[in-house]
This record gives sequence, structure tokens and C-alpha cells, in this order.
Amino acid sequence: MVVALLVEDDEFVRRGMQLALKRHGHDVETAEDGEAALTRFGEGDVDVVILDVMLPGIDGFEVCRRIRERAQTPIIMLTARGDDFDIITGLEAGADDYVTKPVQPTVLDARIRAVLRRSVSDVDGVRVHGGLQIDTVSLAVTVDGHAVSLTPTELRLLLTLSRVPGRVFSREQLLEEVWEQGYLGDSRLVDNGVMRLRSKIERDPAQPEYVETVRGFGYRFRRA
Amino acid sequence: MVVALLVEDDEFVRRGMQLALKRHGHDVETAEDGEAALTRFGEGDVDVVILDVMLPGIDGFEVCRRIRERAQTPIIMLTARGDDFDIITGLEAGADDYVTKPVQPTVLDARIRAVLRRSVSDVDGVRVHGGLQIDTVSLAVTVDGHAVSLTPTELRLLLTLSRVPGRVFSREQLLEEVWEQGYLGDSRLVDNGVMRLRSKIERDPAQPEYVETVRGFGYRFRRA
DNA sequence: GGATCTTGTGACAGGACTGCGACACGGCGA
DNA sequence: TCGCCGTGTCGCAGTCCTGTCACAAGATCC
Repeated sequence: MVVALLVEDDEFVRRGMQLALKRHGHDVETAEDGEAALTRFGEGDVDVVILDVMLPGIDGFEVCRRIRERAQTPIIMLTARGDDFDIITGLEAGADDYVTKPVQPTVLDARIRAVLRRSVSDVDGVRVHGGLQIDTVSLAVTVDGHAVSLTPTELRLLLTLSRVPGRVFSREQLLEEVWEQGYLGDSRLVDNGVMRLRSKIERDPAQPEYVETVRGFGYRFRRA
Repeated sequence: MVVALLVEDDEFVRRGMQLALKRHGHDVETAEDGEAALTRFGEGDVDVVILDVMLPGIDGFEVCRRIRERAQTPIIMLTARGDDFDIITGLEAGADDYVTKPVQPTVLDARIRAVLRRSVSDVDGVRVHGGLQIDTVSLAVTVDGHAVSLTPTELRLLLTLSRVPGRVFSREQLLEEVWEQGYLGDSRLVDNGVMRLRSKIERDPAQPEYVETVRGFGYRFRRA
């Protein structure tokens, strides 16, 4: 039985979704604001968090960040608009997925299953992709069994990209996430970072199998 | 031009809303009960359904469920004010949004646009149309199971067109949305873009099954 | 059937994007 | 202080993309 923590301030939406998710076989606990959510989360036993962005008090992004500080529990954000800004901010705050409201219970159920499936590959803090192993706790990286030594920037880049395999990250997003604080610098910086990372983890950097270029858009970590 | 199917039994309300929505630039077809709605829907070419809950015969929820069995077309429910039960039931039946009556035309128009923007068959970030799959997160496109490599412009074009299948996009609209910044260039540019896209995703570019030409108006993505 | 307008298609040159090497700067430990 | 390592920046070359033109093919209207 999956235990979901649903954080939503609108009582009717909360009730409705709780009901619907229970029908899909999940155990659903609820919280109506960020404080309550963090408290409940701290008590443990939560498998997945479904988090509304708009909350009274601490907003969803902040709740997301605080949860991420302590745990890798999957988080699905609920955003009201089809707004890309929300989505990007959410993913940057560490969310695993996002769903736009109003949401169909079946869709949400599918997302929950998808996100749980994905997080299984992250058991014990180790991400495995082919011959590449990333230990997100000890920060050790091995390729085909051989330990690789990455610099801090390379490591952050790899961790960021591999957090959501398959997702395309634009250079701007990577600058913000990896290099932090609105970097105005040349986005060639990202190219260089990628090149350096590839030279260490790819068997053949000219034919990368982990970090792919998506011409015109950015980079993505190849989905297994 | 967006085609809306308005299902409402009260003739006075129906006429009024039809008129108002037409003023907002939508093409509005009407049905006065569930039977008629399903029949009309089956004939195709409906972009969005506006569905009263209280209908003679088959009620709105049931109509909603039956439409959901065959299509992901967005559905906006009209419910009597303050009836929260309706809202939850509606969302569970697969509605995308709900509006309480009496409704202001501008509000309804805004909802229609919002619901269309949020897009139709975008579950799990994957749009599926026949043999064509578009993953809007990883930006991967496959045709009949084979991965296709699209250039940035081709991809933006495909994403734009497929966002609202069935809707006709004029060359000017495509120039704005795909090529961005008030492009003054030849609109033959769009033709060329479409040609290049077709050559990659269509089985027989001479008989396109995804990107259709609407002579004199522009292009549209065929509805599944 | 012919005139006219619209769309499809190939070719091509200019330009954008990316990979990559080189280099300088600054922090840090020896 | 020196040397090393990590990092940001620059420039260049190759590749791929794209805007434009010209013309063919097809649709539409009279």
C-alpha cells in the first residue's frame, strides 16, 4: 500500500482527490498547509508527496525544498496554470513531476505510479544507468566498475541531469541549477562543462551514451 | 477556429451562450441533451465540450464518462452554484474544468482557452496520435516505434500544431509561435518548414496523415 | 478549358550552433 | 612562494540548420 501525502488547501478539492486516490488503492493522508505537511512528513512513512503550489503560509516550492533537504521522497507538484514558469520552478525546487490542475484522478494515479517506479532506481541513493553508477550519498561515481574522479562542478552537473533522465535541460536551466545564482556568463560555459564531464564518464565522448545533446534546446541524460 | 460543442437543455441559456461565444471567436455547435451531444461528438471535429450537468435523459456526468471512453477532448462542466458534490463527481467523471452557473461569457471563454492551452492528450508528457508519439519532456519523437530526429524548428512546429489537434493555424500564427519575434519574412517559410517536417514524420509526405493542409488558411494537426 | 492563385519541392548560400583546444586567473596546499 | 587544480573565457572550425529563390504541380474560379 502506497502512502501518499496530499497537501492542498481547498477542502473540496482535497476531499475529492483523497476519495479518488483511495479508490485507486492508495492510502492518502492530507495536510492543508505547508506547516502541517512538513510536520506530517517528519513523522515518516510517506511514500510520495502530492503538493499544491498555492498554499497559505509557506508555499509549495518552499515545502518542496525543505523536504528535499532531508529526503529523496518523490514529490509531484500541482500547478494551477499550464504555466511553464511554475513547472520549471517546481522542478528546480526538486520536484519529480508536475501535474496541472484540475487533474483527473486517473492521470494523477498514473503519475504516482510512474514516479514511484522511477525512484526505485534510486534505492540506497545509488543511481544506475548502464555501466554508470552514481552514489548520491557518498558522491562516488564509477564507470564500468572503475572509479572516476569528478570535480564539484562536473558532479553537480551529472547529479542534476541524472535526477530526471530523459528530461531536456536548457543551458539557462543548467546555469541556474548547477552554477547557481543568475549567471549572466556565456552559455558556452555549459558546453564546456558538458565536454569535461563527458571526457570522464563517456567511453567515446564523440558518441556520448549518457549525456546527449538536444540541438537547439540543451542537454539530457539518456533514459535507460 | 475552435469548435466548441455546447450541451445545454435550456433553450434561452443555450442561445445566449452560443451567441456570446461566437463573439469571442469560437465556432459553437449545440446539443440539447446527452443523446444529441454524443451523436454530434461522434461526428468529430469538436475541440472542446461545454457540458451542463443537469440534462434530460443521460445526465452530464454520464455523457462525460462516455466521451472519455473514446477521446481526451477537454470537457468543461457547468454546475449549479455551490454544489461541491457536482464538482468532485465531475472531476472523477473526467472533466477538465468546471464553471458554476450563471456564467459570464468572458469567464467561460477564458476557461476554454486555458483548457485548450493545457492541451489535450498530454498524459505523462506524451502525446500519442496514431503511430506518432511526441514526448514533450524529453522532446523525443517516434513514428511507428522508430525514433525520428527533428531539428529545433521542426520540433517547435510539431509541438505547436499538436498542442491543439484539429485547430487550424494560419501561416502568420505559426510564424509568430514557432519562429517567434514578429517575423516579416516570406510565409513560404512556413510551407518549407511543414515540408521538412512531413518528410520526417509522414509515411507518405504526398498524403500527409498528421499535418494537413487547409487550403487558403494554413495547416492543422489531424485529430486522432 | 484557361487563367490565376496557392502550395509543394529542390537547390543553395549564409549563418547559427556546438565541440574542442588553448589560455589565464585564482584558490589552496606543500 | 611555487606549483597544481579547477574554472571561466575566447576563438576557431566543422557541421548542421534555415531563409530564400525559382519553378513545378495542383486547386479553384470563371
